[in-house]
Amino acid sequence: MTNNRVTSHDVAQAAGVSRATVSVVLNNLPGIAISDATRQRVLDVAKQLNYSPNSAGRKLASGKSNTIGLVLHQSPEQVYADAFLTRVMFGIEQAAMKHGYHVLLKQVDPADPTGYRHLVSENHVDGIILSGPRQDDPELLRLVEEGVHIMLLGQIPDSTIPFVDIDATRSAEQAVRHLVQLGHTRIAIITNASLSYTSAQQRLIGYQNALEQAGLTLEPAYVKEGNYTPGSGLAAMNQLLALPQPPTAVFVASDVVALGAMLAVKNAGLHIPQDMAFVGFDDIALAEFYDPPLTTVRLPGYKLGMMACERLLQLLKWGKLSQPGYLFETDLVVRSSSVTTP
Amino acid sequence: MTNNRVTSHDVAQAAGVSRATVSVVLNNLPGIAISDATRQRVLDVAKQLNYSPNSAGRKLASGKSNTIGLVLHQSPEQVYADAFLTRVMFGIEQAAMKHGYHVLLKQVDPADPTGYRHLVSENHVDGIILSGPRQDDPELLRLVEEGVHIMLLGQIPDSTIPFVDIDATRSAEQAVRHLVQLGHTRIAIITNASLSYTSAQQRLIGYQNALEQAGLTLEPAYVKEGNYTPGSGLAAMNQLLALPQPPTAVFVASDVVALGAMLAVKNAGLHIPQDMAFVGFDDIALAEFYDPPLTTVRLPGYKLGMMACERLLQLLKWGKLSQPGYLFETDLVVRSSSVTTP
DNA sequence: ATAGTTTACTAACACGCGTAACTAACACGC
DNA sequence: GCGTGTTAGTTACGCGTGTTAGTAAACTAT
Repeated sequence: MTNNRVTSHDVAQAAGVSRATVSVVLNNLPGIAISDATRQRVLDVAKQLNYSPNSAGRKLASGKSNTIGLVLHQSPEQVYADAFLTRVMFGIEQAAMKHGYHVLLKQVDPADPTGYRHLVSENHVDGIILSGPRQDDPELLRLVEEGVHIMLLGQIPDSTIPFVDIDATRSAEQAVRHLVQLGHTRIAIITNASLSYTSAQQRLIGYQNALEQAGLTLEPAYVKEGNYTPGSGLAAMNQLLALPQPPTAVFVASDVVALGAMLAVKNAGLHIPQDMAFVGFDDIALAEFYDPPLTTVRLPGYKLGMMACERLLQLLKWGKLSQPGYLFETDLVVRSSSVTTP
Repeated sequence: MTNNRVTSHDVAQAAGVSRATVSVVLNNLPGIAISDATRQRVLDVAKQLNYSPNSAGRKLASGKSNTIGLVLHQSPEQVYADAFLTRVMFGIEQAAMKHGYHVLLKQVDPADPTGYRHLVSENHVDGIILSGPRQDDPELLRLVEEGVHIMLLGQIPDSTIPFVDIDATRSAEQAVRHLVQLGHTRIAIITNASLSYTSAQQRLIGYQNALEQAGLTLEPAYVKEGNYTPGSGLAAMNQLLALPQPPTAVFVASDVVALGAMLAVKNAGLHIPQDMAFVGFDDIALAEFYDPPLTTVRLPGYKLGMMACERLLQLLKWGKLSQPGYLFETDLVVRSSSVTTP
């Protein structure tokens, strides 16, 4: 490794000023007068020498790391299936870069909670974006109590921790209402994940709301749990098909799970949407190109990531947010898995 | 933010020793004798006070950041479609964590090369894993010349930069050979990306090799380019179907693109694999659950990521690697898109 | 008993930067 | 001539850690 790194001392020497002056100029420190001439000279020399301040030195002196931690608190399977998360990450990265922040990635398997505490105790990051928060996460609560700045991707019920999320309940409600409006009365749901996940709960509630609004009664046998995988959708759908009175439409709260469920229907020799209508959730890239193309709820992943980051940075700057949470609206994209094309 | 951070000074005071002793004990510095009694006392106190060394201070003193940069040098579309990358990232993260390293994420849009140079010039990272290297990347060459430690995910032809990759050529060869063995003589290819990408070139070469070995001549009209999206597969397949003499089998060098191509075949009223056989590449989660399930090449994404990280850390430690590159073998997963199920 | 060696630690500097406190020169009003 | 500002910087300290050189005591060896 080249060891001739340029320091502010080098710049000072080359510009014929003190090191402090360099620091003042480059950080635009107000309250200290520097003539335009020297100011420009310092800037020129810095550029010419290709100076960039050492992050460690800066961090040590200022106490700020200019880095946020992105903690992925979900199992690998969950993430693999989830192209959504990639979008979110890109949004976060873009927003962070815009403000001169870096993003430190940290995966934490929920099954093996070695924790992410040290990220902040080592002063590696100024704040944390936590994806996949669980309400039974003791570490999270402790960190919040200690005053660590955290932004959740997703929600924890009955908590005041700031978050950014999609309005999952309303989105699910909208999706199921679409099926109701098509005349379906026997509508099942396959959740995206175990109901211990808030996101799964919310989507189920949206389903319930839509049924209630339509005057339909909830049939417990029509509620099945998925677990992020196509295989779980396949299995759940087979159970639904085996019912004495199978549904005529299914809301699957995850596209990936939905594709598995649709395969089950095809395997049974039935047709989509004539025999079984489908609405998914996520709008993954393949939804549009499945056979038949999948009606689904499009999530603004990129925007969600950007907003999460922007809000965390606001929190870091001002210590407070005007409102704790922010919910994104979603769009229902209607394709031929729910309506027969003309 | 709580400001009562514990420093090594606090630990020293509480243990009744000097700060230097604390540092020596916690870092297991050899060559300096510390009695077992004090050694244990320091360790106990450190644990009790929940001490964790400030990363900035450590970084400044040692010159090592214990952080590697993961630079994603590819367009968002490319990544969105690519669940493979998520696996790789997880592998990298796991390996890094195992060795006490952190991973800094940095997305660089190839179209807007603001660069990732500052990552290392600011001394933020000790080394870089670069995903999606392009041979026309001037910044990459400059960094390598400056002695920055870089590990490529993928290859650059005729270069000595260390890399980890899958053996794409042999994998593609294997995939096409499978089609040959099924008796196909008119075999087309749809690439995963523009041929300016090395990965696309390699897969094309594998295709050519397999044809040559089988004594088949390459038909230029049978070579089409995809661009990571299902839509590109759909379009390419439509062109192939419109040929006077369409192929009877297609090797699509990306599962996502393949699913689009298969949709085109279905739209044309043809059957898979009777009228058109398919082999994909990647083994995405959905490949197994498509209709029909897609024969494809399974890539060891997680292992690839781990290996990339391990090798970079070796490079950081010893400055040299025994061999510059490492290639992973792949598995062909045969499903019913290429062979009719009995 | 004394010189030499080992043991157990500490003092002190360096890393690169931010910034509060200080200085030195000069201008101005009276 | 003198106090009061203003301008244009500089000095000096602190951030928390790693590490080398050094020291004081205890323990040999003769």
